[in-house]
Amino acid sequence: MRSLAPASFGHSIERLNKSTLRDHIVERLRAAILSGELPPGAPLVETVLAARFAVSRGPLREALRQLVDEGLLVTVPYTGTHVISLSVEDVREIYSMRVTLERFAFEQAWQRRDAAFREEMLRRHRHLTAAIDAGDDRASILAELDLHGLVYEASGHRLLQRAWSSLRGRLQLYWAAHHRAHAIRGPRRDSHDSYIAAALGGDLPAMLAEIGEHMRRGAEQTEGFLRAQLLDRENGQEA
Amino acid sequence: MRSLAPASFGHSIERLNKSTLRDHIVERLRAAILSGELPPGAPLVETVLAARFAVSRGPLREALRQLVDEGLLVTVPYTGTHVISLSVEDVREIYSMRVTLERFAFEQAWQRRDAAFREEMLRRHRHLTAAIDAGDDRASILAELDLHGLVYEASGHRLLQRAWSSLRGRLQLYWAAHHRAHAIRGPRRDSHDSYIAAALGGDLPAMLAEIGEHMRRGAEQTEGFLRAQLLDRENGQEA
DNA sequence: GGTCGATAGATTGTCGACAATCAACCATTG
DNA sequence: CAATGGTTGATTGTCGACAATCTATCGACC
Repeated sequence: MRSLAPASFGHSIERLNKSTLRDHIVERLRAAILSGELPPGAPLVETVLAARFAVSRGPLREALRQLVDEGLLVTVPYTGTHVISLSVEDVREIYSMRVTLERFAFEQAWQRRDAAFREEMLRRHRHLTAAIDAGDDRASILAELDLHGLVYEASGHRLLQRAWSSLRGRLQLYWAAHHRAHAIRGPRRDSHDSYIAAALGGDLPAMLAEIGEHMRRGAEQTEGFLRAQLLDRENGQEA
Repeated sequence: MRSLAPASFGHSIERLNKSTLRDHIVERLRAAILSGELPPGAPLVETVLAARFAVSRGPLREALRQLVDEGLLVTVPYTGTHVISLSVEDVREIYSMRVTLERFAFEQAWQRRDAAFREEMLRRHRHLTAAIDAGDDRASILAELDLHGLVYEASGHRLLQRAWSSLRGRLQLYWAAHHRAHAIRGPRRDSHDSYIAAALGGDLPAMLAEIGEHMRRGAEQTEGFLRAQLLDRENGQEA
């Protein structure tokens, strides 16, 4: 394919996955946004990025559009494209939406839980705690997203899965920024214990309540980070 | 601008709205899909459409991508793009998602309802019944969508509004197909009376229950249509 | 000093052509 | 006849160039 194909991909893998430059550019840009290399508010200039990736602007534009649809970028015709700015309002919306969707996901999946679901949830939880123990910031964020993503997968409800996907990137962006700002290595080790217990238990209303509580704590933390960030910025401007 | 600009648009209107060919193509294609000119399962061939619209494939591709994100088209790299196929499973997902989202929207908007909200809801309801009385199929579908859309607008929750937008096009597609198949001119005239009464009332739990009931009826109708359609198709194949 | 208009440069939107891929069709083989 | 392999034509992905638009800067005027 092209220069963006990772060296570890053989030609046959590319064929099977029918991947395009667009896909690769999306991955690269997403990673840059999440790592803070392209920070909130940063402009993305097509001509510059296309040169940097050594591709034409066609697939680059398509990649930008996809990230706009994922909620990580905003674009205005004839004007340009930026990484979204972080805001408290956004966090509130993300978390309230998470409560609604994740409750719905558990309602859909509740009777479908089986041994495989239980094993996978425990496996993902172990993976999360291992990442926290290892002090691996990036892995712990991904592990937490995967853990929460399980019920969506198990729901068998494609629209719901799509809704989770469109939320996930933004959530990851906030967590990544939060962790970077505070050298945080991930959530507290025990932060998902009651979530797991309820998710694997027999009381759906209790699980729905747990989701509300779990998200309230998460929202509080993320909002708190953001408020501090905005305060810092205001102080910075006054200095 | 270009040949796709409607004649009623003056140059200054185009400037203000910063519209692009892409936007116009989206509108045209969406209309063609909803009217059945591009029926479920129909292929969309870039070269053909670009020639037909007298534009290059660049903006045409971007428009197709947008409609993919709206859920009206599906695409596979290097292979092509089709209008989605209608399925009972899809209807179930759409309606269950609608219940969840619209309940959430009313929760968000409940305390924010004011005189303007009430007036607007009644206005939209009148508009819907007028369209039904006029036997205007297309207008009644749009009117019903607008009526349901009001609570999303009122919620002030952008993520939620985005979720509604991504559902709306699919819903419209199903209604349009249903109506075409049965020469239906829209919902029954009184079908939203109890919805309106509850939406403007003071009992949120009652409204949440009404949403469930309202959607159950809607799902039943749309599923029934689809089952009949699938049966006809099977009989057609056996004949 | 402030406002307005013109200009230039950078960037985004679109174009038409070339490269890459796929599906359909045809010929060959068992 | 069925399965396999090769070829061809149509279509999708990408390229580089031109057209359209916007923003920043500069100069003129009050």
